[in-house]
Amino acid sequence: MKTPIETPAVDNADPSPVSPAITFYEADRYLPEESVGYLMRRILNMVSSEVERQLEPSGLTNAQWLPLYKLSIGMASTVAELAFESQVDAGAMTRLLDRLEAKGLCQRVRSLSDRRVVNIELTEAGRQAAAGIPAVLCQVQNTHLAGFNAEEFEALKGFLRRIYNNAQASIVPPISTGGPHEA
Amino acid sequence: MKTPIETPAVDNADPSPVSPAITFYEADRYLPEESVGYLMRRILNMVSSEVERQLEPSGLTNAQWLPLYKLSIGMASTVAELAFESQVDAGAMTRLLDRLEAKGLCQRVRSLSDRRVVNIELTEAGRQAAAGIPAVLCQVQNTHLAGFNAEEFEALKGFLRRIYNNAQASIVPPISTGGPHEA
DNA sequence: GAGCATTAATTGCCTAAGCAATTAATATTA
DNA sequence: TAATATTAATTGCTTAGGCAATTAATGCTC
Repeated sequence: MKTPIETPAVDNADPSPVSPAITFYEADRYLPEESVGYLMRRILNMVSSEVERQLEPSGLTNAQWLPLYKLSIGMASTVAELAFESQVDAGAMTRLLDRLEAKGLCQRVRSLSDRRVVNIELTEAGRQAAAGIPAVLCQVQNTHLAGFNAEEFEALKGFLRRIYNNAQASIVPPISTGGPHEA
Repeated sequence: MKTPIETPAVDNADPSPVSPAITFYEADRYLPEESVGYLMRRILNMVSSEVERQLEPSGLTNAQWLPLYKLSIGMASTVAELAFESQVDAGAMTRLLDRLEAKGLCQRVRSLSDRRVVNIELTEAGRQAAAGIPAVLCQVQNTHLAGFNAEEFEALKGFLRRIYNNAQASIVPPISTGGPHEA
């Protein structure tokens, strides 16, 4: 059924920015549970729930520790910044902050210089909760990397960075500066 | 204020099942964006949204393609089996199936032999949608592995499997056969 | 400076996952 | 067989994310 025309408008048919020399997976003999993606998903699920379990005393969920941490190290202070840093929609961040505020971990303060902006400030409880985050992240990751030596660790990070770069390269930019067509 | 008693019931203080010889991450110099966990999360997000984008014509979301695929290859046919195979709560699966059924991709059929059980059957549209899944998964993963040679690919999978095994080893079994106490 | 565009945050509507309780059917056991 | 336990699926409640409007404030431009 495969016509010689291969996927019209999308970037599928691109001559590829990084030439996929080897075809690792083929549709007719594909087993998801053996794939890299499947493994990574399983790992992340287990890591996430372990982090959440260890953070439970501080009342932080898996979605909440990252913005709280970013606040604590001064990497973000507004809703938009937190949303960007946490790779999350601004609407989702608004509601997440509602919950953090309800727990007494932070509070909203309208900016005086630009009254559209809401600055988020940690409470004392928020600072204390945030202080415990790095230790948990380190402990969990070290545990999961048990048995790795330094070279293997570096090799793994190198592989992941290459995949990450491939992923970024294959993204179709949503707002292309060149195309005046899409409304 | 830290008493010499270090974390009473949890496994934090365990002498560790797999001896973490090297400490890769330390709390006082931890940068999340350089960590393995962060990289994996970013990668999975991008991979997932790319898969969802390519599956869009068939109307399948990122949460839906796995159960539909499992159905199509006969690896699961009941709600419980689908939930288990998809690593998801049974309640979540019930509602996910509501949505798949609403899209006309599957239908519920009460089992005659055991009337508690609901068998899920693919419709013709469901079969067609499922048929396209492996190709998308393969294409996306191959693209993200562009530039890898066979040895690197195997090394990566080996690393991931080791992390996966570490994760499983560090899980506290929820229903321990030894404890007759929790109701 | 008035009108228009942009920006920040919020809100509504959807999909989605976890947990706990509930209901119905089947198994077990006394 | 009658009482009890277990199992399968569902439903309510919560957290959570994406997308599209909406509102309010600020910038830009004529």
